[in-house]
Amino acid sequence: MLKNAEFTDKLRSSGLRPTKQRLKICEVLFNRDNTFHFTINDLAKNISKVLNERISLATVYNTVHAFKKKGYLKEISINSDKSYFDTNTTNHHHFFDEDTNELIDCDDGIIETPKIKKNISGKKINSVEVLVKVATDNQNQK
Amino acid sequence: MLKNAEFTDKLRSSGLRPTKQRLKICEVLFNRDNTFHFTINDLAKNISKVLNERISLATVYNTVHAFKKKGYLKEISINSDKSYFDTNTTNHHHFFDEDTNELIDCDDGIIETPKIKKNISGKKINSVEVLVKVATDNQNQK
DNA sequence: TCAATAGTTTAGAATAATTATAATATATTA
DNA sequence: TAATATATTATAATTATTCTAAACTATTGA
Repeated sequence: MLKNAEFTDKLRSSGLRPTKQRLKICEVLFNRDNTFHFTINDLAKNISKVLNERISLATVYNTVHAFKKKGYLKEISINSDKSYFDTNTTNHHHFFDEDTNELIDCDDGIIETPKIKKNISGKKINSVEVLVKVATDNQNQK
Repeated sequence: MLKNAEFTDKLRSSGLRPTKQRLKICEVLFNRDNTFHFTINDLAKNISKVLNERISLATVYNTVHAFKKKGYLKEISINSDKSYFDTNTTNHHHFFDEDTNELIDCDDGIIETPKIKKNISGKKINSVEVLVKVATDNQNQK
């Protein structure tokens, strides 16, 4: 359980002012055992539920994007209608459960990161990620 | 170059009425050599340019979704702000050029489809796809 | 310590993408 | 060809996100 002081330092050291709102958002995002996959709306709801306090939606957007830019969050696009963020910023793979729209981190070793035998010329590979879409067997699949 | 009659048959055989609009959209989508990656807006613009005729945007949406449901198109989510569709409906991998926002099909053999060593229990794997994000070397990467 | 300033937050407006509505038109069926 | 089922359309509604500009807060340094 990280303390405010630690978040304060972390924010300041990355050039972000440690405001009340940002610290609260840190609490919600990073004071947890597991990876958190969320949409901005999820997060906003979570904040008002857990902290019993309202933070302007615009601020939640600003903060999430600031955190993403600093590398504390990662954005993941599975389907067009929702943008997910992930507190696990390491290069990793995902399962996406099409029944529940749930995004699940792949544990190390479950999927080997594939080798890219030929890259686009003049470009650098920034990431290689695998997305495995699953659903219950009887479901009509996309 | 497929002819109208062929599209007509194909549509009818999948339970879609071969309307004027759908046939025109088929022409634009499927009468080409290469895979076509597009957003719905791209497609709408393409139609009015190539065919010199306007199809209501709602119809373009309806049609694209109908085609997707029938498996003639595939939806691809790379980043949250845009939803791409792909006329290549086979299981395949992509490069995404972060400089130009261009989506590029991976030729067979460039990337081996990774093995999934352990699946979510009770679920069936519907797809396994790799996305390789690239950018020019000097670019600041995400 | 306090004023100046730079950076943040906020509500609400603006925008953009997509979906819904309901009237009109078209294709299919019998 | 009439009855019906399905599609198309313009427009309205919705939703997610970004913009704006005013009010507020943190930082700096005199």
